[in-house]
Formats: sequence, C-alpha cells, structure tokens
Amino acid sequence: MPEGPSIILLKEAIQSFKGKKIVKAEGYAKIDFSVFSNKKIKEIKTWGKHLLICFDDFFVRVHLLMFGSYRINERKETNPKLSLQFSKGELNFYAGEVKLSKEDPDEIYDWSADIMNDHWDAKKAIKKLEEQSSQFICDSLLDQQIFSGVGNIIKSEALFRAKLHPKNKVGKIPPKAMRLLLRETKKYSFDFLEWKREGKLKKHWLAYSKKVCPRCDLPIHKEITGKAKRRSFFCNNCQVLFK
DNA sequence: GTGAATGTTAACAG
DNA sequence: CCTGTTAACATTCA
Repeated sequence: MPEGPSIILLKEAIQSFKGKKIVKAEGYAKIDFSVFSNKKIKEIKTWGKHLLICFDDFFVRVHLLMFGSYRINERKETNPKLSLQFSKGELNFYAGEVKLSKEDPDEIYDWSADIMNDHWDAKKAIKKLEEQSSQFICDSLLDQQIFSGVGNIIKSEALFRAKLHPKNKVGKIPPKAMRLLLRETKKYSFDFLEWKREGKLKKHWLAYSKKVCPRCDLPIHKEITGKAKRRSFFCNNCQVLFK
C-alpha cells in the first residue's frame, strides 16, 4: 500500500536484478508472459507510484494500488499477479495492476511531475495549479499529473506542516503560502522515504491518523474532503483557511 | 465478523 | 457529451 517513497524503496530493493535475465515469467495478470522469456532487465525506473521494469523494446508497469505487495526471493501463499524468475532469485508481485507497454517511458512520462524525481519542477506545478484555482488543495495534491507519487498520507502531513487547511481553494492560497506548501510536500516525501526505511514512519505523523494536534492540543479532525472523497486529517486551529 | 484503508479506472446514470 | 457516482480489484489490520 504505497505512496511514491515506498516505490523508491521497492526500486532500491530490486536493483540487484538489473542486467539479469528472466528465465520464467508467470502470474494471473492478463498479459502475454512469453515476452519476458530470456530478456534482460535493462533498467528499473519509477514515476510516482508506478514501478517500471524496462527491457530493450518494452517495459512492464507495476502499480500496487491500495492492496498490492511484493516479495523478493520468497513467495506468499496466494498466487502472484506477476512472478519474474531468474536463474538465481525471483521477484513476485501480488494484487495491484500490471501492464505491458512498448512505448518509450521518456515519451509518456513527465519526470518533472514526479515528486520523488530530481527533475520535479515546482514552477511547473505552480503553473498547473493556476489552471485549477477553483479546486480544493486537497484534491490538487492528489493530482498525479502535478504531484505524482503523493498519496493520502503525504497530503495530510504536507498540509499540516505548511499550516494550510485541506479545504482551501487553490486560487485563494497566497503565493508565499503555496510555495511553502510545495517545499513541505517535497520535504515530507523525502522524510517519509527515510523514516519508512528505518521503520519509523508512523512515529513521525503529526496529523495523519492522529486525534490531538501536536501544536495546540485541540482535536485533529478527520473528514472526507474534496471530489476525491479521501479522508483528510487537520487542525482547524493551526491550519489556515483563506476566504 | 465488519469495516476501513497509503489507489485507480471502468462502467453506469442522469 | 459532460459530470458525478458506484463498482471492481483483492489485502491487511484494528
């Protein structure tokens, strides 16, 4: 159940398969598994929550969605959606979504939209945000074309850290506050990465799943917000709502 | 046992 | 056609 940083950890964990040849591929994904036979993994990339395992003339995209999981060199009880087996070792994905593509990832993915990518571009994000000024900021943060990799945890934590209420209309947020939000979103995403790596992600939550605001001790509210209808955790006292 | 959850998209209704 | 709602996917945990 991943957001962008968790997919970075996945990528790191399977780097050792780069350059390795697939001897067998199987699973219940509705794809042609024969395309993998004897193919060497050329590169492993990520775009937000997408994991891309790239070969010479195609790639396979794994998206874990809400319930996906994986095992490296071991198996779960259940059938894998995709199992890639090497002469030494194997990589198994469960649930989620698996798709093949013959396109060039550079052609179809905008790396500057991926919050975890070095090429993520705050100026472009601002520009895209200006085009959706009547939308709630809680929805914009989940917009994968602007903040690819941001999920519901990063959304609530970034808004809390930037002291912005999730139900702010994008157009009502002053430029300075918006720039702070973008900085906090990126910063928290990378903190998420390190805290998750150390197994201390939950320990650092300030708003997400919390009952009491760590800043003012008033209640943290839990509410389904925006057109995405995802829950947001926020403090009405500490997070500004611009009118 | 029940319900909700770190997500997305296709199908459907109006 | 556009917009909004619902279902589906399939797993884990409180």
